[in-house]
Amino acid sequence: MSTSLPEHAIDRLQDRLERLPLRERKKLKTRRAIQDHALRLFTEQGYDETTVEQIAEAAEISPSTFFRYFPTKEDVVVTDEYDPIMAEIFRAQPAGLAPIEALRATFREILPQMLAGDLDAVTARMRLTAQVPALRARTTESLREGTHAVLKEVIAERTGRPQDDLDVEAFTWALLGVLQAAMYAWLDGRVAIDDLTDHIDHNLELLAAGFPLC
Amino acid sequence: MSTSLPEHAIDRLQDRLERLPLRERKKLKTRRAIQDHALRLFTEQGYDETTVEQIAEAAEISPSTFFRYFPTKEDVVVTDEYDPIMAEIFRAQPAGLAPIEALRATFREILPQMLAGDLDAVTARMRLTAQVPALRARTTESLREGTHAVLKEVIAERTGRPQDDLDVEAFTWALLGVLQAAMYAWLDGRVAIDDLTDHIDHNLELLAAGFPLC
DNA sequence: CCACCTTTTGAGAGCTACTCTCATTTACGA
DNA sequence: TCGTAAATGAGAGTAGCTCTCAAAAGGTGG
Repeated sequence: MSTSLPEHAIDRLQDRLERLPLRERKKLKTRRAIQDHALRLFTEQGYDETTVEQIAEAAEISPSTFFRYFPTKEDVVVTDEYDPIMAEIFRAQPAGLAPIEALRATFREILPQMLAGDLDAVTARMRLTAQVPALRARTTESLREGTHAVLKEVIAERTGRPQDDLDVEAFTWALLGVLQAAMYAWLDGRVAIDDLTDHIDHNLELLAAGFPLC
Repeated sequence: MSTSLPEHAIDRLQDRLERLPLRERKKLKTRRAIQDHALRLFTEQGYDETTVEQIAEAAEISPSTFFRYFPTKEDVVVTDEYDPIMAEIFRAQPAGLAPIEALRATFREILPQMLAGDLDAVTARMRLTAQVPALRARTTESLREGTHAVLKEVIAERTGRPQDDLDVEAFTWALLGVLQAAMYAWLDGRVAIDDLTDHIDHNLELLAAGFPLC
């Protein structure tokens, strides 16, 4: 059961959703309503110009309830459910693969899934993240929280070094760096979404080669 | 006057400070007072637990004045004046040097200066930055706009590539990564202050070699 | 030394993100 | 159908941050 590749992890989530108890279904519905109305309002009139009160009114809930679903206003844009999926896909890669190769394969698998879900919402979130500094900073931080630990663990495993090895850590930080470079190039519109996987591939190759730029 | 090495760029700033008109001197004095009292209070009782009002009271100014000197509470910790100095020192390196070698030389020059200035303040700022998520996120964002922009510029110069070259950007992000790795290793006590320069050197070497960890 | 102009400051009102408490309502299980 | 646990709403309160306006302090020409 754990050796099969997670071909459509997102679809599985969707299926599971339907046979949930009423209470849980309502919660998910409310959560989605908040997120949809928030993204619409942010896009229409700007992030800073939209108050939580407005979002609450549009989603027909109270401001109190808003903060029960999203601890901060930023979380409405930043939160995504792809981190555990990515971790799962990463761990499912063949043990023989070098860390960088495993990373490449992971991104080749997960990117199409992300975009197949809800392209409009993904695009809106991307635009906002690129434009609003606070959101950009938070996204970076959450990328780091979600990815850095996994990278450290897997790379320590594959190199046979301890997890707090300083060289491993330097490597994972550099990895995170080139991934962020790719993300920003995408957010700024300098890399098309269709080329993102190739661009990540290219950056990882550069890293492995010690950046021969001259 | 521009070809001589900036042996003690910080000292020059200090000299310049003394023959400033009274108004400017007072401003700098107020600024420093705010920062000193803020860092002390943050260290004593925590960042979130310290209000701007408390800082203002300790520095004997009004809360209004606080926000005239620092646009946000976070800026008291995040703001530094080292980016232009770093750029200057980097540019003064021999043109024949490879980018990584130039960087290593730059850090060998600038680190002693940074630490000679006010070790306690620097350490307090680093600690807070490492511990408080909001500050970490903001520091990353300010690194992106400050240090990263400078690195991009000077490395584009040395490699003869355009500034928005994607490969240059991947490189600078990886550079920032290994520098942050060194910073966190220092903050965690895994690298002594006297070894910091050597550790940065080592990380940069690893980066240049493509991280041969196996 | 005085008068004039500019810059800096303080006081206070106001907005909004966010927290906490408590009473009310709503889904679930027996 | 009733009792329990969870979800919600209302409201008060805190703190970061903005804006305005009048008072104070620094700099300058006579």
